Amino acid sequence: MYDRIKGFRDFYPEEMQSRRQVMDTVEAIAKQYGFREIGTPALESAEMYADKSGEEILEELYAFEDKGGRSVALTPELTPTVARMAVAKQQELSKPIKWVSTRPFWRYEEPQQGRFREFYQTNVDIFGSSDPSADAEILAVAADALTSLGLTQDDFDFRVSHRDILGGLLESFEGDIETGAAIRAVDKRAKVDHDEYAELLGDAGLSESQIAEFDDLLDTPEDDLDELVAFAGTERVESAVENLQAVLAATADFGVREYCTLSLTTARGLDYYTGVVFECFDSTGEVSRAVFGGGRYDDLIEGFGGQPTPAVGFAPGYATLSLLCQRAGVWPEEELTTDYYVLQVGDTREVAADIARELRERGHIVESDVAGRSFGAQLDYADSINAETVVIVGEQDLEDDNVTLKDMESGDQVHAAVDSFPGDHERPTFDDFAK
RNA sequence: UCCGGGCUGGGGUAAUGGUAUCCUUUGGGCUUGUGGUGCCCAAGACGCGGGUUCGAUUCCCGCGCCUGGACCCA
Repeated sequence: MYDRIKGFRDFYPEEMQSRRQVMDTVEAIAKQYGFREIGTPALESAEMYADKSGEEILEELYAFEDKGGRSVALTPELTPTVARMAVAKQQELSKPIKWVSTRPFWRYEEPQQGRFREFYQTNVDIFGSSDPSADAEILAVAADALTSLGLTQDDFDFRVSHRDILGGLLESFEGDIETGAAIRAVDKRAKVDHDEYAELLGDAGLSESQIAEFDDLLDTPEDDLDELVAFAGTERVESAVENLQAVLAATADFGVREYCTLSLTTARGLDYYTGVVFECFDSTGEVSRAVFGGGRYDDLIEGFGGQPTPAVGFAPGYATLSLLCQRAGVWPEEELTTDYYVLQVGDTREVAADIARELRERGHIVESDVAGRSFGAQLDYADSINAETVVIVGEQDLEDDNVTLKDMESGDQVHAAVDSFPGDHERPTFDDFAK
């Protein structure tokens, strides 16, 4: 017996079926918006991550030297890869570039709730548009994906913020302030107690009165965003506020405004975000962390050696998304489904195989005996795979040119002429042959 | 990397310083023709290593894994 590697998971058929359904739903929505699926490598140059996030990041990666002496890493996220891909073909790709991808990622971290060393994400990104419609479309895809999973406004909430508003406000304060540290402090506001939060802001260079003032500003309601402009008096804050308002207005046109709440205290930890950022939260707060997040990262492509290219995207991870769905009671049943089990009694394989083939041609899930089992054992098995209908192909029935249809839920049975089964029926059941 | 809780057949449990209970599960059978209720047979466990002891699943130590949290969340 070998053990599973820590932080990695096996998915058996029942659970996998539910996961597949959820991932397909999310991807289908993105594809309806014209996001095109891409395929990407599991390994990238370790340097790509070190350059973007610093050498320390390698500690949290599966990074190693391959047999050719290259320093490589299992991809911990998709953004650098898609940035690389966009840069490589920036001339020939028509803009905006809209890509979607679902696949595993790996990080060498301590597993905990909603976090594993191997995890699956769907990345949805738009490159080449700085228009607020692009930001809003990302929010719309995210909202549509969640609602098509059966989630409602009562289940989740997109907390929308803007990096430039935070940065711009901080910039307008007197003194030597570390913007990055201050933004990270804001990101922690809901998580730590107030004193600790104030201390973090203090460390970032804000005075006590500035901390109070800044904190007040973060609570500015949506209708009073102009007050922020007046406070800062800078063009940066003014255009950031305008941009945020334009994005929110666009989400209204796209029919997803109701899922978005202004929340200036939402910052996202990442340094590379530049404009609108948002995080999806479980409305009840039972999922203790953000379910997923996204935002605008206009400078990243240029940082990867490309021409300046605006970008916005989001990336739901299925570990937290499944927690949200389960909490809301919309996680798909983890139960196998089978349309037909074709049961053989005696030497009836040929007829049974014919019937099974015809049913499969109609698109159904059909199983038959491949283990030489007895009648009872076959019925047992049919029950265990939740077969809806069992087609009994037995020597006795065949003498009268019949097969028997058994509805597994009720146990009712009816004869059907073997010549007319499945015949013209697309999905024949007990009811179609019962008088 | 750090902190807390945990670890007995595949799953859930019981007891115990002298190798383990019950339920469930899995496979087979109860005239190769009736499952989801029965019966019979079979399979299957003390996470790993060390220590104490005549003897450790039990007590002690270390490690591993699971779980929750911190850090981090790119």
